[in-house]
Amino acid sequence: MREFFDFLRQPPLLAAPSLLGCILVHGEARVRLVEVEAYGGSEDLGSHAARGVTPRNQVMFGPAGVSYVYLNYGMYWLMNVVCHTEGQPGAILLRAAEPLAGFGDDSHPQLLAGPGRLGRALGLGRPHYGIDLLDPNSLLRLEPGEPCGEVLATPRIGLAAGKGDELPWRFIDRSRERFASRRPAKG
DNA sequence: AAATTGATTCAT
DNA sequence: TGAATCAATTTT
Repeated sequence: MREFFDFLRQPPLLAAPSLLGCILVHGEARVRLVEVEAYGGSEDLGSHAARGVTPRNQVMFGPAGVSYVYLNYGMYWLMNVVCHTEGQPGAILLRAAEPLAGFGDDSHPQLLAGPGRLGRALGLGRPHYGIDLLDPNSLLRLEPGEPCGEVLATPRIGLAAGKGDELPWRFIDRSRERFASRRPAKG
């Protein structure tokens, strides 16, 4: 089962699209990943790991398949899946998902459309930092899903000019685009 | 377009 | 010890 996620040991650019269609489980909640972004190391100025290891980003330098959860803008817990090999930082930001089970009547297409919404709806927080997502016994874990179809690659959201804002490192499962976060402010 | 919100980080 | 930063959302 763990072998299924061997693709996470690749660089983030290769690992990220393979995560689309996989299932994220937290207790009773089950969601299918439909939108992710790849973040690299020192070569990626938009990455938390661009300036070396810190207490916050240290798990990005560790083994693949571990959760990297952090607080953004003082209110949103954002979740990443660590990828790449040990010592080579890499992470995949989970930006949107399709609710499958565990949300009762709150389940609607936009419930998990955006990394902040996803973290909030799943009840993520500091305790979820550094969890082995490939361990079937983990409360928070990944499970294989159906491979998704056509993948849409677009620029990442929220990065300043010159920090990799033009790189098409955001990947969306086109067949489930209605669950993805809305496009960057423009129209 | 602006307010919200607080941990992390970098500079004193 | 303090100011600037920030992978976002909601409300105007």
